[in-house]
Amino acid sequence: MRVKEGNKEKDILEAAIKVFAEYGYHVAKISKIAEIANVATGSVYVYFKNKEDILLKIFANLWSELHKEFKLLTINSSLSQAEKLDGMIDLIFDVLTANQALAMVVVNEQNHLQKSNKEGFTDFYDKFLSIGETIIKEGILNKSFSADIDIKIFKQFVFGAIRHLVNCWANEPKNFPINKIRQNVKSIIKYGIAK
Amino acid sequence: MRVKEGNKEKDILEAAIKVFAEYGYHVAKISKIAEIANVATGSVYVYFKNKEDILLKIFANLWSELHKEFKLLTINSSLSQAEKLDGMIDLIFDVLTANQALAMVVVNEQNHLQKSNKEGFTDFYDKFLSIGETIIKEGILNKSFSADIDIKIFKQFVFGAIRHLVNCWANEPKNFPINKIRQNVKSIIKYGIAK
DNA sequence: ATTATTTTTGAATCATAATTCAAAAATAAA
DNA sequence: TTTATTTTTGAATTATGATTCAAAAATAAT
Repeated sequence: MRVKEGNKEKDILEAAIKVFAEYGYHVAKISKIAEIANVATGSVYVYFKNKEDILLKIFANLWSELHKEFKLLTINSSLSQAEKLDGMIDLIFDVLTANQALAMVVVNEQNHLQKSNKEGFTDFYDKFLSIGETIIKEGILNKSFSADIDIKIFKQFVFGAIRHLVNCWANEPKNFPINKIRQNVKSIIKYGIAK
Repeated sequence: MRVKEGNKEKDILEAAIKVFAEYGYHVAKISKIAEIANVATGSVYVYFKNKEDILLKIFANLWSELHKEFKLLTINSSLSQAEKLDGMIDLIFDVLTANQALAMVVVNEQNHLQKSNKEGFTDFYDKFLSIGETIIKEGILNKSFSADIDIKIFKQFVFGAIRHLVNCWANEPKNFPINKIRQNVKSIIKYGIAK
């Protein structure tokens, strides 16, 4: 018998994140991913069904991690809704900014997967967004958030703004310092730009 | 001599917008674009250098139109900065929602072009964003906008939120009525979610 | 009508890269 | 060691679709 050496699946996944980030999903080549992972091209197909399967697993890992942490946040009843909203934003920033390449992939390839609409993917994504929804609803109920805001729209508003800003940071970290982004996002969401 | 019949360049451009919107730039086939435009595959190459050139022209047309209108808005000195900001948002919504397919292309393929970084493209895009910047700066100067906001971040914040919401609308117009989006966006930007 | 010129065509070419698979290498068990 | 089994390899296959180009069609001029 022979036993698998190292953790090639993990190596390939990490390489894929880098390569997808640099070239974008469609331009990224399997051979390049294999090269970065220090693995033969053929090995990629031992661990993954095909190219799309790799992207799918990248997202599944991310959503599942975020979802787990969000769950913890929501059940912490000592926090106000505003604090929970801040906490959610912090979590997203923490996870995405811990890995610049992952951030770029998430931000840019989301749409591709939504189109091909694989199971497994939308599952996590939907759960993830619905937790945000719960927080806003509670906030409106106890009058700490304005009732004029449409929850579905607000949710996507925040998601879109963060998505785009994280992309700005990933492309030009110097011009878009992440902590400044984080602080501005929280402030604009809470108070807007009016003085 | 023979003269060109109809306006094939326009037909191809319009077909390309539809096809890019439906499949995404990379999955879209030139042969499909030709089919929708009622033109032979080869004709596409009479009017455009290659596939990317088509995408480039789609964006160039859009930015140039928006830029023109924005210019008018900024020099209208009878408007307050808050009104100008509202006006900008309205213009973006007007242009994008007039053509659902165009909206999807703009929202999803922006990144692709920014990577290949063709001249002509970034030119318009930069001018476009810098007008927004001017409005915000004036607003801060005359104390109608908060000075705590970083202009560069705010600009991208708004752009990202709108970009994502327009995509939501283009995908599910029923669930994301455009006027509701427009009104919510303006309100969140001005006052935030706090009550 | 005939000719000259331009536009249009779409099948053939070419390039690229995803995927496969038979052979080689590595390890464990005997 | 030798054998059996599993992992790894990477060149060959295959699929796809962008791009080309020689021929056909259309029109204007003569």
